[in-house]
Amino acid sequence: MGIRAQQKEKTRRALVDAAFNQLSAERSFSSLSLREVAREANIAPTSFYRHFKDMNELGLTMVDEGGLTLRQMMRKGRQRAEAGGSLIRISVETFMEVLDSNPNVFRILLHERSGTSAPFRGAVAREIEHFISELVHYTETTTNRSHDLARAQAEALVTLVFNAGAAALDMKRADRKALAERLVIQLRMIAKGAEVIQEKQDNR
Amino acid sequence: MGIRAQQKEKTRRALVDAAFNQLSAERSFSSLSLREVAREANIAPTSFYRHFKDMNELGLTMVDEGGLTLRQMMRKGRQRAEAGGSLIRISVETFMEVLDSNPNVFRILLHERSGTSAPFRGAVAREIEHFISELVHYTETTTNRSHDLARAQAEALVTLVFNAGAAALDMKRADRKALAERLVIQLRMIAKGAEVIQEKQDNR
DNA sequence: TAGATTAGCTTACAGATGTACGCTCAAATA
DNA sequence: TATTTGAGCGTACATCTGTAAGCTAATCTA
Repeated sequence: MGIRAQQKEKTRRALVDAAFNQLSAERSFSSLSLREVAREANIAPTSFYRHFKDMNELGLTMVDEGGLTLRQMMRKGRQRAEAGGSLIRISVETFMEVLDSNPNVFRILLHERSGTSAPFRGAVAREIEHFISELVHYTETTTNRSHDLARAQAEALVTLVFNAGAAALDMKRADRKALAERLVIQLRMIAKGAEVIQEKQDNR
Repeated sequence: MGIRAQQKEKTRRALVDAAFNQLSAERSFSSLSLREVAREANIAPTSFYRHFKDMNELGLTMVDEGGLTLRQMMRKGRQRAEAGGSLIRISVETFMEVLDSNPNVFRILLHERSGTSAPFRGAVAREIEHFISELVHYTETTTNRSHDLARAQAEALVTLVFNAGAAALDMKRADRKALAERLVIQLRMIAKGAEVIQEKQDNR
């Protein structure tokens, strides 16, 4: 890569990082201005346009990066789970760890999931869908769940996990621990309940 | 009430209504400006201050109204359920109906629940807490659930319902129907699962 | 009825925002 | 080496924002 392209990439990264760094419980992506981001990245406001068409494009880039983090998390969780132990517990622990080390990546996903920009919502929904369909596949191959039931189950699981994630984001470590415990119980409820419902359907 | 107070109340309502009317899938409360709201309410921007200290105060007022709507909904659901039928199904149906007739009331609740203003998040959390603790009470008196389990169960139920509500807000009628069906199944999973877990704990 | 109160208005201002335009100068290319 | 390209900059502008100050006229109070 030429010197020029290298420098450009560096500035682009600076912009993305600047935006991520400005996210917090009190600051959502949609509340950031182009000028603020440029300021934080130490470039002139107008130079922003050399890298992104507008703030929206920056945001979608960030959502994509968030998706990547999510998928890496899934892989990590799967690996750990293969080593044995409670799948649910291990998944929750992994999720909470990743959440802890990438809070702002989650912030943009969790916030824009219910945000006001349709493209954003779509992008986040797509990332979460990966999660769900992996889970559906896993459930179908390891249990006798019907497809529809597996889907309902997976959606419920993912909903609870992400919701807990949103709540955990701004909690102290101790509260987070309690939250994770309750989440494990709730996930077990769903798993058990789905099992019972499946059995009932089979015996009819 | 004097003429003066009457007129004042009317203008105040106009402001609140103006704000509600400007909410949509593309427009969150936090993206509204004081001037926009005043314009929609047909008053001068500076007259806004005769009624609210700032936009935040208006927003909290709206959340409170939303909470009221929610509680009315609960009451309505309970009445219907007493007439017999599946409690879960009736609750979901009631919820969806209220959602349909007050979309913007829900928008502000669902959006600010994960918004960037702590006071807002707190206010919404308090409203949802009403929901949960009513459900905990109900569960404890009609089943043999332990308190902790009843709480975990109620939280999971409420989480799924609100999440489905957020998804339903911008769906067509047909999709909404399918969503409601799946939600019913998911809620049953939790109810069944909680029951099984309770039994397991009792036999130990 | 005389005086006090106040909802709503107009005017005004400082600050922030997105972005158009044109320049510079280092890097890429021929 | 001579020419082209393009990342980053500074200046500029129209637009929007929240809100301060002070006026008016209708209502309330004594």
